[in-house]
Amino acid sequence: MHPDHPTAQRALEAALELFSRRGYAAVSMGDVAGALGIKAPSLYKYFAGKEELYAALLPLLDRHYAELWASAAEAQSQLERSLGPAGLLASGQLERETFAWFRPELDDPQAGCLRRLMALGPLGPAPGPDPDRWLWREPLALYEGWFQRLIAREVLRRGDPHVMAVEYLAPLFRLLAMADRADPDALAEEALRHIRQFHRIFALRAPRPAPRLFRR
Amino acid sequence: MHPDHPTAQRALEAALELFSRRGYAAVSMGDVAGALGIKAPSLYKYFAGKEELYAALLPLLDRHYAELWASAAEAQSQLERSLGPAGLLASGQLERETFAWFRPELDDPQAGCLRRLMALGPLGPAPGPDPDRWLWREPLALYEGWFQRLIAREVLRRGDPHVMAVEYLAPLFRLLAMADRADPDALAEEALRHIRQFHRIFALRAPRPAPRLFRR
DNA sequence: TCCGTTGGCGAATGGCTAGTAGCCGTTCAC
DNA sequence: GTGAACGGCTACTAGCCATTCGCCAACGGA
Repeated sequence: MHPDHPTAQRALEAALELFSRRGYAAVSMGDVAGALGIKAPSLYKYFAGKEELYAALLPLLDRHYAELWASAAEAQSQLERSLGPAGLLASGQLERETFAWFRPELDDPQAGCLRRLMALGPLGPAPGPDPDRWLWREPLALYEGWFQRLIAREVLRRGDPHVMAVEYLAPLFRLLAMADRADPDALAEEALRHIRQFHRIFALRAPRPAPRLFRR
Repeated sequence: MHPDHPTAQRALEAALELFSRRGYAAVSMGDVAGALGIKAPSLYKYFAGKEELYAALLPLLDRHYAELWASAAEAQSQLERSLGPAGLLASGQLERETFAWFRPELDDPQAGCLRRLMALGPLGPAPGPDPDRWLWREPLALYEGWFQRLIAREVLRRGDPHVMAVEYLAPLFRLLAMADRADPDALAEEALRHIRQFHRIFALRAPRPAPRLFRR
């Protein structure tokens, strides 16, 4: 009756949408109930109060982002394995790795709600999940380590892996933040331009044959 | 008595701080008044209502960002003039140009409030100023044009100026967004690492003397 | 000295909101 | 069949909030 009842699930979806769009304080229990076609008191059958309703959303955030970066890590090691012992990095490989998490995150409306809710940060009654962790520490550590390994294997050009990770991820996060106002395909297209430029800059190319000093 | 009275000014400062930190709906007129040491009814001597108080903050945002990007444009053309006809770009010059607007924006607490208020976006009663414009369209157009000119003058390496501008600005904006939770000097230090890496990648160096094929 | 203005106050009003209590039709296990 | 649990409702309370009103103390010019 409490947590997994279908009505409770629908209430969670509606609450996520409303809280993320208007903020905790500006959403009344009546608003949430109205989105389900019921009246406010009925919500109290499923949640002890407004704060509990909000609190029930927070684990969704942690779970979503934990899975997101797990999928990114998976795509990374898959790419790494496919490189072989002394591989070159193709632009399409880098794109495939990133789009493995970026494109679903860009298209999923629920992911957009979770992102907005995260961005609202400390506006709710509870502190909420840590944007610094999920949007920076975790993904930065992931990409920093990955770039470091790719540099060590001479797949990428030498550079500060931390700065590289920031410069790689920050433009992508900017596009995600625009996802509810812009065409996803246009955003994906711009992500592609960014990824390609990053590749052009940092990917090592096949060593040129040593120049012959004399022709023929 | 209405707009420029000292008490009205203090009310605007307090409202900016409170609205930006807790959001419009969660701040009461009593909260704002309390921050000035007066009671709620007195606020109505200066503002017709809560919405007018909020609305009075919006021009501050437009003005602040208009001045911000104007100062960036000024620093850019100053750097451009100092390059001379066929100049090389020193890392310190790029840093000086950027820090002309970045460092004040990083340190000024009022700028931080304005940034948070802008980030709250459409949570207030009025639509508010456009974050896409002030945080992306304006600065991107500025840096895009600048990079384009620097590429044309062979100061910067060839590349997509739009992507370059995004890759230059997005990491800086990330640091600004962290400004109320982190040490400003540490953030400035990281900005510096970013600027230096960007310079290392994109700045053209003096053409090396042609390699001699035989030593001595 | 006196009177208008300024800048504040407490009290009252009306609306909205979270949360409670109790009622009622439906379903379903027994 | 029937009774209990389910899932919804209406009605109600208490409290907060924006806003209004009328009052008052201080001040400053005539």
